[in-house]
Amino acid sequence: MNNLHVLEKINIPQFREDIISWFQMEQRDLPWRKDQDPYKVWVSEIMLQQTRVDTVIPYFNRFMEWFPSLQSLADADEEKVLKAWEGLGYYSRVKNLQSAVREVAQEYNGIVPDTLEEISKLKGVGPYTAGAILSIAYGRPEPAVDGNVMRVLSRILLIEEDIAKPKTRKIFEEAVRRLIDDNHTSAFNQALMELGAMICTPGVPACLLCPVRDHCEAYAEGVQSQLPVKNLKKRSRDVPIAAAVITNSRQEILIRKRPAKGLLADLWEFPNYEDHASLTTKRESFRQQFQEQIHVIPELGEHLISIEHIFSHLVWKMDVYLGTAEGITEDMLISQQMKWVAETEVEHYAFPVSHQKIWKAYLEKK
DNA sequence: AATACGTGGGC
DNA sequence: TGCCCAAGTAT
Repeated sequence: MNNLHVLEKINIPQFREDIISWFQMEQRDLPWRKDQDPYKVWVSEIMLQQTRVDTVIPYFNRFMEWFPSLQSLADADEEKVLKAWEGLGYYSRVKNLQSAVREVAQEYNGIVPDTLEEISKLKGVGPYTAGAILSIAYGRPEPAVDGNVMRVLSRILLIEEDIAKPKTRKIFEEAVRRLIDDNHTSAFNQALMELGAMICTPGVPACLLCPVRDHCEAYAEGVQSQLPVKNLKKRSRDVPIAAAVITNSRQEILIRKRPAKGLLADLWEFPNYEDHASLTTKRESFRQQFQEQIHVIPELGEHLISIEHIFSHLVWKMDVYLGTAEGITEDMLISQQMKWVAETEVEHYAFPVSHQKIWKAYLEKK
């Protein structure tokens, strides 16, 4: 509504030409920009959610080696898919992706749907991803509003709504609908994002290099560094964890599969439990706690390492010990979703980064 | 609407 | 060190 009054001032055809020609000249050479294969666009967009380009590149390349086609991903072993995502974070993304890819293989004959209604039904495909795939792979004039687009347009159009609020995205979608070049939807949407990544950055943007500086209301008023407005209030809580690398007489390592839902779903880890005891008490009660909570009674060895791992919403403060255990029955392993694996096999399982640190410490200790 | 959901990099 | 950020989605 009133938020978009600046739109009236914009010379829209000129704006389109300026930002699109800049993009065509300056865009980065990225592996998912080699063609418009909807499958590749899809995978890249999922990987790029809340994740930097530089981080994604090696993951994307390896993913395409392992799963070169939509059908190959649909057919792939779930453990291998999770391993391909190991270290990328937000692991539900890849579980949803494979689930959705299987849906496409089955219900759409392997063709990624090209309508907003159908593509939006796929797991893990929200408003942004739907618009990105439709505009980049299919040339549909749909907005693809991510954090970059909100930052760029908040400045150009002097929009002061809090971009942390869910409903704010709709304002920007409306702006894009009015601005988008119907004949160059892919370049236009990507140009908005590329500009946000390369020029119109958070903090102090590089306005002197900006191809659409002359269209920018925030620049005209000198308030670009104060936009976008974003009010976040999230505090993380500390979670004390006691963990152990437990071996048996055959030098095998005890690992456990995490639950299918929630934090780090379906990843593997070393046995551990939440422990609020003090550090000194902890070591003494460790054996009993393990028996009660993991149903394993290890002989406690020395302290291996202390690790602090920071998530976006909580902090694990882990104390890791060495331990040995014998006589664990098959029933116990199954009920606890645990298994013994040879040292050389550990690397074949997908672990969260926090537990990769444990394994690294264990190997260095030996 | 507010919160859960990962990780690594920049300053 | 600590806080913010990065091509969001599900509930």
